[in-house]
Amino acid sequence: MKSDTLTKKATIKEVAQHAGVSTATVSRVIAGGNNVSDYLRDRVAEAVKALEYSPSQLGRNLRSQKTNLIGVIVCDIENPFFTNILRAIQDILIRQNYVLLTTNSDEDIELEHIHLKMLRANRVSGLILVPAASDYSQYQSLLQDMTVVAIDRAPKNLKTDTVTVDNLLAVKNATRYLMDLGHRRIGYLTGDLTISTWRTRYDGFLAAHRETGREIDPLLVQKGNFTKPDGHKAMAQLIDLPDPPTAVISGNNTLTLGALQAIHAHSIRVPDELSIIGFDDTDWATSMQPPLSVIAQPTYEIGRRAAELLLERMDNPGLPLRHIVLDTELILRASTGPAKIVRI
Amino acid sequence: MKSDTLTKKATIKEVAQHAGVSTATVSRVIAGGNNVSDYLRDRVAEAVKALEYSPSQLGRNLRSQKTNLIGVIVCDIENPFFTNILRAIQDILIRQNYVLLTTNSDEDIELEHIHLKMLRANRVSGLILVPAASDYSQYQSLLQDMTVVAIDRAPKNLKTDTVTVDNLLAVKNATRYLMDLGHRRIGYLTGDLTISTWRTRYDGFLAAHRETGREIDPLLVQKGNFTKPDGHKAMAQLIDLPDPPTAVISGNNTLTLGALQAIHAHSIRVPDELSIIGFDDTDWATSMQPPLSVIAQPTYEIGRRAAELLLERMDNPGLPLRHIVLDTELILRASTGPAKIVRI
DNA sequence: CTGTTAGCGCCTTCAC
DNA sequence: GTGAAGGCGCTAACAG
Repeated sequence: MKSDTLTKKATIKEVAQHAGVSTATVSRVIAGGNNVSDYLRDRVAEAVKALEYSPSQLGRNLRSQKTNLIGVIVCDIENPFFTNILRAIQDILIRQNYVLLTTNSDEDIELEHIHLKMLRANRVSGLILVPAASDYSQYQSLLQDMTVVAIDRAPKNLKTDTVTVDNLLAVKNATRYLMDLGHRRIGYLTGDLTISTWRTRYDGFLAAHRETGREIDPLLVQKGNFTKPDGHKAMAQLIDLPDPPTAVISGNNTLTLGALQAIHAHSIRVPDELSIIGFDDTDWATSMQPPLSVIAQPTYEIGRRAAELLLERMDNPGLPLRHIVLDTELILRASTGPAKIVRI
Repeated sequence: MKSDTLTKKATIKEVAQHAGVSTATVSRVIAGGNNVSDYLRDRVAEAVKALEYSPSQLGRNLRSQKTNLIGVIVCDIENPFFTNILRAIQDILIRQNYVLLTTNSDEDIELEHIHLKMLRANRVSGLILVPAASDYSQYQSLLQDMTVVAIDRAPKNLKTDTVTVDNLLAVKNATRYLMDLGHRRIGYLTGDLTISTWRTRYDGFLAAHRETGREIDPLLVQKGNFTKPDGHKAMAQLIDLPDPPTAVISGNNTLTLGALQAIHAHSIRVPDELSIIGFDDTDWATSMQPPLSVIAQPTYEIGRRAAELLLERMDNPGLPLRHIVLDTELILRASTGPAKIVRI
């Protein structure tokens, strides 16, 4: 049944035979060492070419007791926030000859667990993880012999290097900006508050009110899930309020898309009737009418730093834990009206 | 320097010793065969648990001369079209214990070549490829001993199973829909016409004009690259025309975002002054004001079918080549105004 | 400078 | 029903 032209990949042994040398010599040539005579080096090079030899990472990995595999678990591979991070991670690691085993946990703890075990079985040298669980005490033994960098979130009992963003300050500043614009009733859209990122962002919202001595009308805070339909529903509820908000902050880009649906469906004029600040400076933020003011996260930088932390720790496991917190940026566009005050 | 609590992963040998049996017996128990006495089975199970043993895929892969690795090369990991496909591929393959080696070619032929070689070195069992090159005659030998399924595009000299979409019909129907609406000057935004997908879509645009006996004003066709800024520039050019189009079709979702920027920047009213049909039913299409009419591709289905084709061929290399062409759907929303005629 | 040897973790004959 | 042995592809240690 097999195609009879199917050529098996050449092995080091075949190359050695073809060149009339030992496998050790081939290995040395491949390694680029200068401990081989020019004559043999040439012969080996020829054989490599003739046989289209490419060393098997399998053999190498087994032999060296480490792999060129890096696992990446994201919680939503369709979210542009994570794909930009993914690109950065790959940009860095591919240069070091690492290959990415990417998996999507879909925010599902059990799926994450399965992926964790699969990556472990594949003996990945390192793991960059967007934690789906909010407590990792159960996973200690699974993770203890892996080099892990957590990004975006900092769950309990996950003792790893982390790269996150100053979410509290981000939302606090955004909220205060809206307050300075004169808004007294500011809506807030959030996902599950047991996940650290959501929690911290919401804390920023609280902090802005606390600092300015204002009360939060609980009706203005929509806590729910984090899909687009959730955002739509949440925003619709705010709009239907007897005393609706004049501004709203959305806790992530997916909720923002849902919220915009509701806003348009109700023919609310932005920013005249409602100002809106979204999270993440996605591709589409500037293609909206009006263009969307957003809290921008340094996505590429998050991925880059995570990859670097990982490389460093794989190199030197004794390093103390490092927790990198990057700054966000409040990008003001027309969805919050003309900028009145520039906060520092 | 190493953490002294670092526990190495247990090997089959250690499990065998712990249980007082041979490695063969452990292997048999792991394989779930019923050729082991209950007594020994239990002992092995205990040892596995005690040592937290998880068989090394490395050893398995080397021994079995095949891996549980599937390569995926996409040309833009940040494009939602591809990430939805990616999700589908993973959903299917993870169930069969395969793991995905995902890489991003960034539409760069040389990068694609590098990734191809890396995946080959890692002895992936199969490859799902969004081809970046338009001709694969150079790559024959690299690919000949790999099981490959190409998706989205069908470049020259790539003799593999393919999963594509009926792009010609898609754009032809969309164009004719606009014609039926009364539009006489229809703009078209496209990327590099040497890539089969772009070419075929454009052919659909041509076909609609040919079939209806109309000429195309070359000024209305913007050929360029495929980034968002490209879309912006292209659309701006159309708008600045002495006799601008009253409708426009955008060849992919990235161009659409750029086009919308230009449309808003020039305060063009959609659909009153300009109708627009985008490509791909992305998340944001329904969050626009007005919601965007689009040519929707069955993204998840593309990924699913590709994964299935791959599994089938890995199982049975002798299968004849299969070329799956899926249908698109013209989804009418407000950006093309009220639907006047429903085409079949 | 070069070859021989051993072994990484696993599974699969082959004996018993 | 069980164990011993060999070998998948590779490289490092050791001889020469």
